[in-house]
Amino acid sequence: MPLLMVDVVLLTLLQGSLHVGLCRRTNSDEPFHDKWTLPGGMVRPAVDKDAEATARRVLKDKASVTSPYLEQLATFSGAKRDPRGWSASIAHYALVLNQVAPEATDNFRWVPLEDIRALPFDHLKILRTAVGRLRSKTRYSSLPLHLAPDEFTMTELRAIYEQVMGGSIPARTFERYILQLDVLVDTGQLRSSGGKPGKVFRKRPSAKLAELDAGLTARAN
Amino acid sequence: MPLLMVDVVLLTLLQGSLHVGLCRRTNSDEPFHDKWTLPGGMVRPAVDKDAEATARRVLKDKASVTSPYLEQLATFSGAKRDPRGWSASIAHYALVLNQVAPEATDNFRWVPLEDIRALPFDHLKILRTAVGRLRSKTRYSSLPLHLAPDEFTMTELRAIYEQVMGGSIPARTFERYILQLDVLVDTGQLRSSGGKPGKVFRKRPSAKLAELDAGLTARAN
DNA sequence: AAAATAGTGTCTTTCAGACAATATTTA
DNA sequence: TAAATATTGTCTGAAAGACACTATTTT
Repeated sequence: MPLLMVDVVLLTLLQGSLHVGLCRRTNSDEPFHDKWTLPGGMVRPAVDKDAEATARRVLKDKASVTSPYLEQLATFSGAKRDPRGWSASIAHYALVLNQVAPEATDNFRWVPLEDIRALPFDHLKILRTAVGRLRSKTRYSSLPLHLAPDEFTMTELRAIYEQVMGGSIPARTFERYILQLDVLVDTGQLRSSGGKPGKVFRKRPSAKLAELDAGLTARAN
Repeated sequence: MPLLMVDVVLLTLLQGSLHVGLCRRTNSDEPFHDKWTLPGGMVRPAVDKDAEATARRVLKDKASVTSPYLEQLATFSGAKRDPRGWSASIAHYALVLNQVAPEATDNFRWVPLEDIRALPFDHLKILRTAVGRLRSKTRYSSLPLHLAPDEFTMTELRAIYEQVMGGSIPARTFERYILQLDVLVDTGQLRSSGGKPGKVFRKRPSAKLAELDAGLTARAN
């Protein structure tokens, strides 16, 4: 019988750059014990309604993350990816706000994306696929909003997008793009960071966002 | 232990419209016996290198399809999708050329997409996801080329794209788009279908195509 | 010649990006 | 006031779609 598990690429923005949440494998975890890997775990049919539920359980147990943006990525399978035998991992990726992101503990920590050179199993491949997917979806959705705090200026939000995309974005282009998406609400406030103050925006209520997302999916997916 | 299986959405173009390949469940298949479903089967760790191998085996055994374009779609999982218990299906989709498409048999047949109202399990959901994915990828790749014969005119290829997208495409726009993708080779031949003959094109050799695809994936995926 | 189909020229609209100009803060 | 940052105006170029016009077949 093949092993069925879920691994999660947990991403957040810390100190202005993308970080991945990694867990230390405890002694009872046979292969790669004490190594840092993506949070993951076996599917437990008696406990988990479906694979997404497994992902949420894993995030809660291993990273204390409770309600992230969570989406299925792809399934990585084969005889060789895990020394324990033929396995399939239904990989997911999750985005959390840095204000909500958990502190580092003995068994959990955030690592800057660019510091990661290798990971056990095929986790590096999974990580790269997740970042690729995030960047791809960023072009036609408002995914990076899940990495943004409650309130932000246009410049701050643009900085988030730039981190996600790994490159600079012309301010004019970004402003036109994001406003036309109709996902922001102008709070009327202003906030300065050393020069002319910028308008403070807020995310549109999530109900409305989900609705927009659904429309997008229907068209783009 | 959860069941791990693979289901495949097998698509081709017949009589100018998209058709799905369905298999009749034999008597030994417990639930829904004698019903028509997507070709699928259990993962066999001793036989299959990975889930894609399972998909190829299933296609060969149940639909006599040998070398289709094949890609992973998503994994559908949960306690309720299969009456036999908690299961996960690593769904794939495949495209075959109608010249290569198998004949109908007692246990296999092609059904026009628009005739499908219901399917056992969650196969209708899987089918819809596959068609959505195909349409989405058609916008920025040359996927429908896998549904085209060796040689074709611009108009014929456009008709294929229109079937896939489910709507008409301006001829001028299509021609510019496909030529700029650089996936076609002009054979120098002409072929008439009742009026001015059109140039006959051929797909670029697959090595070159794979290269282009890789570039696309790196960017878009 | 007429009908049918293919291919080209070109205009308009749209949108991204460049960049200059203006506006409003803090130091 | 100078420096920093935010916002707006507007030009240019690329690409999509509309559409008319030309080209080359079959009947």
